[in-house]
Amino acid sequence: MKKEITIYDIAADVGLSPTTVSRALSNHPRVKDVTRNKILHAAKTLGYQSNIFASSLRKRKSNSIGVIVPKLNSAFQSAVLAGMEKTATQAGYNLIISQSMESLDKEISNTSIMFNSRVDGLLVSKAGTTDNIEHFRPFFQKNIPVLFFDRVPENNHCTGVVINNTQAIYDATAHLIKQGCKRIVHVLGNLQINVYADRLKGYKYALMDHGFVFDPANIITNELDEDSGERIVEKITQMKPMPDGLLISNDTSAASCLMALKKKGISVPEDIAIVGFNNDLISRMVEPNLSTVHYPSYHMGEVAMKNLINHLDDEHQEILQKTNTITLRSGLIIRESSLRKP
Amino acid sequence: MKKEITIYDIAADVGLSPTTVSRALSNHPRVKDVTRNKILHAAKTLGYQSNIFASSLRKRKSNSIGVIVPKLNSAFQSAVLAGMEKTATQAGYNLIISQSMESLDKEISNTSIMFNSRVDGLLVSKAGTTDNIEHFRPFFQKNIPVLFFDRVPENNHCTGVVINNTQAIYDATAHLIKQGCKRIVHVLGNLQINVYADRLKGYKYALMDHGFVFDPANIITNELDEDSGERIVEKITQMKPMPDGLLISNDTSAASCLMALKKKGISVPEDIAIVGFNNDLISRMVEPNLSTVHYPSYHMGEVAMKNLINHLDDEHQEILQKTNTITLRSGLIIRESSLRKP
DNA sequence: AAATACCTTGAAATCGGTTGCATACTTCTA
DNA sequence: TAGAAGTATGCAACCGATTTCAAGGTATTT
Repeated sequence: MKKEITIYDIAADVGLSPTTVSRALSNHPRVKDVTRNKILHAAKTLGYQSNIFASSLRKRKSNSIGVIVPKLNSAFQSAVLAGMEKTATQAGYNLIISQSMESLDKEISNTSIMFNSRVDGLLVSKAGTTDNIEHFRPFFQKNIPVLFFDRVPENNHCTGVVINNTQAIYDATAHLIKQGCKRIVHVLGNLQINVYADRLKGYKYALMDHGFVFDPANIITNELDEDSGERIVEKITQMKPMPDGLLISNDTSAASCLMALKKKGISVPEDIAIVGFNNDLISRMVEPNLSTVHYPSYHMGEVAMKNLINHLDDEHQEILQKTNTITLRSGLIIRESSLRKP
Repeated sequence: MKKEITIYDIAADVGLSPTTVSRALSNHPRVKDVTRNKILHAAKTLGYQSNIFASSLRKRKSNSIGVIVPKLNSAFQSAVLAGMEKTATQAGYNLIISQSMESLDKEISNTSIMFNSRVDGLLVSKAGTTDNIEHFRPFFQKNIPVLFFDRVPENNHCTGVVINNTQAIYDATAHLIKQGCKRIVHVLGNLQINVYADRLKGYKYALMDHGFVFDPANIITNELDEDSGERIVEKITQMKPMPDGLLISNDTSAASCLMALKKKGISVPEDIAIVGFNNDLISRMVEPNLSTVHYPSYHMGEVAMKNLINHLDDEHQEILQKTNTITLRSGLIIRESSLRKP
């Protein structure tokens, strides 16, 4: 193993102390310009590479941010991560990413790994089964900022970046009602997750405000994956009378339903109007194009990261810490799948 | 700032030396069971957290793997990353992820950051404009394994994990010919990238083997994004005679073309047969379903990561280093978009 | 009982950068 | 020109875990 070049080698080379070399390399103002240049030059010549372990050890700072998502393999999450990466890199932070696979156990284990990796901050979108945030306690105790996005815990005293899910589905429901739908079925995921619980509220409120009665039979909770369409359509077709509106909590599932409906000869939007969620690529590619709710995923990544990093820079993090929720703008996008000609 | 608990505190607590504590905590066999338990218990009681900086500094090992992808925000990449994450986590490695945004400059900068972060190994899928691998030299010099996947450099002396792009497109082309296509247009991305260069070969070989003459006019290089369809179809419809087969190097673009064709009243597969690439979700959701080439993305992530980690564990890494290319199985999936009834 | 082998533990040096405090050297002011 | 104020540099003590070498202790063998 070749020997590493250290600041001591540089110091010896230029005839100065390691202290000065360290200062010069980290742009400390109290070093003469001539000296700094001499040191920088020597560093380059010798092929010096700073040892972040030593630096982190001394500074007690890793310069990296941890991110825990339920699943990497999703259009939404990868857009969020793209936004996070951009922002983190700009600010000089590394991104350590892991996925909880929707499992609380794995989330706990990931959290612990992140903690031991001494990330300077943590960004989390909860796993579906996570019903408490005990496992983040080590972070809270050490005052390491934890920020949630999209899926945030219930009684949180951490900042969360979200959209207004209630409003989004309220609008979508109202839209379907305006299109003449009388029996609207809402398909969503695990109701332990705030995202879906909030949407359910929006659905109920909208019904109420428009003089409809909420019927629990019109709620379907389901995996919202690629194969969910068959299962959902199966249920729907057995309802009597059959629903004429479908509000599905993600576009993949909505597209899947669309296919299953077509296969059964049920036409969209005439027999059933459909609204999806997320404004994924797929919503623009299926036929008819899916009405959906625009979710600012990339932007959410940027905002969450920027906010976390501000917490780090700011001395008064406790103050920011106790702030609230950042709500991003989302919005209903109306396309053919829910548009009935008058 | 509360004081950190160190192995010295534990040592003092149980009346042993830091050496023994260190050994006990890292499961060194030469510690009596009784002693080990006493130490483990004390560690838990005191709330000890190992300091990886100190550990990494001493061991010269970060226990993390760097990954550089062109874009995080892609169905293919996120599947690859999911596979990598799973494998890395299982093996006890962290994942540091960054994106080059298809820019050589950013790839260089990311590489340098990864190097300074002292990742134990690096996984890279090249940016489109990357035409040399000079910037990885620091890794080569320090004998830190670098492994490429999907997009690998030309004259590489690193292991690469790929699929047989030539064969894949050969098969797709042969399939279209068998379906009666006479004028097949091939749409692909930047030909500097091995992936597309290889596919072009496959296309040419297949034409040749079936008695067709290759015509450069039938090659379209294009961004393969969501909006590419309009542009591509525009070009196609101006060709005389119009092509009757379309081979598009990713499903997003293929789906986009499909939509644009429909809008023009050109029917698929009757007027033009289409084959996409990747077997993305979208290929199964558009109408008609897209024929495509299955790309084992998740699996590629697993294999690439597993291989890299093996390099790390193995003492004889130079030997492995000089091995070759790992080719994963891909395969043509025939669906309606290219299936002409006899 | 003495010699040998094995098991368990410890002292001290190391990994390399940072920083509080001290000192030497300039420059400016009265 | 003495003294004050400011600037540039250095000393040495960290930050904590790991590891080499050595030593003390126990068990086994002859």
